[in-house]
Amino acid sequence: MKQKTAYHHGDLKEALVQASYELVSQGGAENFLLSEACKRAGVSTAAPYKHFRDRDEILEIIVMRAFDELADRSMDAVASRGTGTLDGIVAMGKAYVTFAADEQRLFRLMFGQHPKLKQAEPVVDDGKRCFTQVIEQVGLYCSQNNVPGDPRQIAIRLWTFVHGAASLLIDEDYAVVAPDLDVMAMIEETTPLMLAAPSGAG
Amino acid sequence: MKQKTAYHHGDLKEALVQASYELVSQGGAENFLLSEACKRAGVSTAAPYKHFRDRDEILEIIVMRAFDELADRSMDAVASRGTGTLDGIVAMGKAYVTFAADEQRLFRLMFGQHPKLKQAEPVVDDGKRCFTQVIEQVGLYCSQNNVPGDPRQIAIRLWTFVHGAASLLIDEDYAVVAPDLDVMAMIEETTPLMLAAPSGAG
DNA sequence: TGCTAAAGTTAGTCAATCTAACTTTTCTGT
DNA sequence: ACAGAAAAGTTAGATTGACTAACTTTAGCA
Repeated sequence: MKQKTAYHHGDLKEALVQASYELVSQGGAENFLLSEACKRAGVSTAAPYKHFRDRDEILEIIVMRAFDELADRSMDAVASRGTGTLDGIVAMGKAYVTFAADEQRLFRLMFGQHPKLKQAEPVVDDGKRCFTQVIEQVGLYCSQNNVPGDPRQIAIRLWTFVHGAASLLIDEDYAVVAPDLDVMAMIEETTPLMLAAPSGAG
Repeated sequence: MKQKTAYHHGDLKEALVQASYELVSQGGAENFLLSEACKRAGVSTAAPYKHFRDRDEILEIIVMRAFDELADRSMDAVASRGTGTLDGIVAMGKAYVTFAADEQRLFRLMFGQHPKLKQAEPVVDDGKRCFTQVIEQVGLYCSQNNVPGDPRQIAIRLWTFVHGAASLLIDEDYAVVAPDLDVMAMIEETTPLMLAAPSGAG
């Protein structure tokens, strides 16, 4: 860590990432202005290019931090309800939706289509790590409860359902046709159905 | 319809919408340049403002046309498999995913978060009309097969699952953790489970 | 036919990202 | 300790694309 002086910032890189994280979290990646992050960090708009390739590199870093946050929340959810239990798996699903609701803008950036972003290997790895948690928990549940299905298949189904719920919720598509929907109750009800389901799809 | 001359286009409004539809369909709304649509229609970049409020008004029109396309595909799917049948409902789900895959960019524009776009009433109405089809079919199925649940609740669950599948598929999130997944088979398997499920949430 | 409104045009403003060329500070090796 | 290189800033300007203002051409109608 460098010294802080009038001219040199000290740790501009981190300051820019933090300012950008906040801005994206609040206003979304589409509306994120790098120049605004510069203003907050108190530097010129040319300064970031000493630390980042371009605007997209900052977004990559933000996505990775957001995946870390999601992974943490998932782990906490499981930990508080019990490893390999139905309750724990339901809690993970709810944590996913809660994260999406709390961090709508980040969630969209993480799972939306941003080709350059997604090809970045560290981003892919972080995403995998998140999903691996789900497979593990489902695997434990299946073996402990003599469920015959392939945990991987079941995990994909659960993820699909929960991701759909998160997406429709934050994009306000439920609001149009089902404003009174209780999403958490729906997840609680639907999860056991999917855990019991036989697998077969390729 | 006006006459076509060297100076006046004839029906510039429609020409711009069509060019824009193609451009958005191919490159996505984020990358859509109004100036490119102007080039294709052979007019200056100032011309559109005689016909549209701004760039967003063109996007609104595009979304409505895309909903029409989706509604048509849904109806065709049901019609070919039988009204109120399990087969018909599965076909609707597959049609939804197929549409998303065929028209990824449009699908994202339709269901993503674009506050100005979504508040536009004609857009909301078109979306409702699409979902109403699903409720109708599920309602018919339930009454014909003595399924006790609330068709509306069940329809929401089906939509949630199918929408999650479509989103994860086109955003290439499945590709990262389950590149071998057969999405259509998954839908075929999962739909009956959800149709049989008791309702209670929301 | 001649007025008015519709539908174009050109020229120019305004942001925002990114680059080029320059300046200030920090680090390193002897 | 200090000279020179490298790191980390700066200002100024290129570029790009949406949108506006003021003007011009064409169409429709009494």
